[in-house]
Amino acid sequence: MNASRTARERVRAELTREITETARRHLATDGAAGLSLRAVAREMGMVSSAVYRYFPSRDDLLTALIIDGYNAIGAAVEQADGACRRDDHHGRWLAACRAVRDWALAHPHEYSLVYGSPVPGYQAPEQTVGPASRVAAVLGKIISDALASGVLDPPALCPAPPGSFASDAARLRQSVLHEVPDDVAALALATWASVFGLVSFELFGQFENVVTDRGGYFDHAVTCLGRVVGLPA
Amino acid sequence: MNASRTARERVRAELTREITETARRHLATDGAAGLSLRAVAREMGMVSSAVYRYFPSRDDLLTALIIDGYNAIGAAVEQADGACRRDDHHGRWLAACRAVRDWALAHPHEYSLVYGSPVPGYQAPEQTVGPASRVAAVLGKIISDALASGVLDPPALCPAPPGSFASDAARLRQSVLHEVPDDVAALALATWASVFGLVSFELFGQFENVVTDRGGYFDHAVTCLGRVVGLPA
DNA sequence: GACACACGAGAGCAGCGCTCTCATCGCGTT
DNA sequence: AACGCGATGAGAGCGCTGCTCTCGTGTGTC
Repeated sequence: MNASRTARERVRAELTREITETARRHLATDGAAGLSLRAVAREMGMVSSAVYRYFPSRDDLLTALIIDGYNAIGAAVEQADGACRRDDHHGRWLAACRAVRDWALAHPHEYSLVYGSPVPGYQAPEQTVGPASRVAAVLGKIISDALASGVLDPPALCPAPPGSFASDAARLRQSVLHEVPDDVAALALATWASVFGLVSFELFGQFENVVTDRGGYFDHAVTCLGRVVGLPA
Repeated sequence: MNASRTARERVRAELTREITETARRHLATDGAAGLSLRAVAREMGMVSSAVYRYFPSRDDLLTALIIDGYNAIGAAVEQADGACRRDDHHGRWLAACRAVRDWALAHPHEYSLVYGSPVPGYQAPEQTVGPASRVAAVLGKIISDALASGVLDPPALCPAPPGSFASDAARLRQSVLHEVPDDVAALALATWASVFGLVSFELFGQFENVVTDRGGYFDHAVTCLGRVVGLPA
């Protein structure tokens, strides 16, 4: 029967979900390297070897958590963007960037796992690319929406991007940066990296004894970054 | 005797240095979490407990490696900057940024240790702040040199930084950003974070399937970032 | 020469990821 | 309805880790 088969698979999915949830709680408190498969099993009343029926290795468990993390921050950014009026491009940009920062501050270990150093010996598998692009998609959409509305006004301050970037820009136009010309696409990409650079620097301690009002400074900095790609202030 | 005492301390310093060098080699191949104090001891023909005479814990060994890393990337950036004509501000900026990227690509695990996620449970101690500021000092010096030469020309595209940033800017002026006004200091800080955001994104795989010619794009992006703070292109 | 201290070796503890074997139990097939 | 396969969980065990403790030995000091 199909029903009974799904029933068995349902209990399996349930346990898999419970393992990842327990693991995420441990991740939140102890960090990625402190995540112990045995501790997760212990808390669930299982023996460690039983967990291996669900995740072939600790790295696979981490992969699941990475995908969760990408989806969580992606959802947070999408929701922040969605709460703004569609034509308030600066408001959307600021809200999306703030959502990145807020989520990172609320989930530092998950942020580290996702946007920090890759775990040693661990290579991000293909499955992560989809969820990974959700944040970038939101930021890109804001820019292309502004362009479509005719309010995107990038200041002319850079030389043209290198010719090697043309194919990259074309690829980006097919996904999130519709109609965006090469030079703006190059700036958008750099801005995207810059936002996460700001968040990472704050989270990883580089702004210690440098920036006092981190929230206020972040708002200012991302507003400037928005201006760089041409979003109205 | 003072000589014998220094002799004893010399052999201790020598062994300490040898341990950190062995550890750094292991770090380069296996990454931070794969760094095993026992493996280091084994390679040196010592027993693991002997290493604890020199480093009270694995984290202290990591701290030494972090300081080494900060100094290494700092020296690389200083040298790259020093090889340029003093009044070629754009050349210095590009060379310094390239040095950051080149060093990161050449020493990915050390870069991860220093600018990636902080190792779990590990809190960067005070000793790291000095070496940590070397790269920032070079970048800041280029900007303040350009200002002193009268060639710094920041485009007016941002609102004023928040009032809470004034004290931060004043502190920055006392160290590396001499005479730099608040708004430019805020931009310089964001630019600094952005450069590392670009490098981290490339190193940690976010540019996978996005940017093809990473070196060419990086040059373009940091040139734009230099323009944002007012460096001539 | 006597004392103190630094040092290295070794054993040992608890924890880890992971593998293997074995008993059990549910489900589909004959 | 009985059989049998496969999924599951328990348990033992391997080699590794960080770290602690004790015990000789050697070195430098008074």
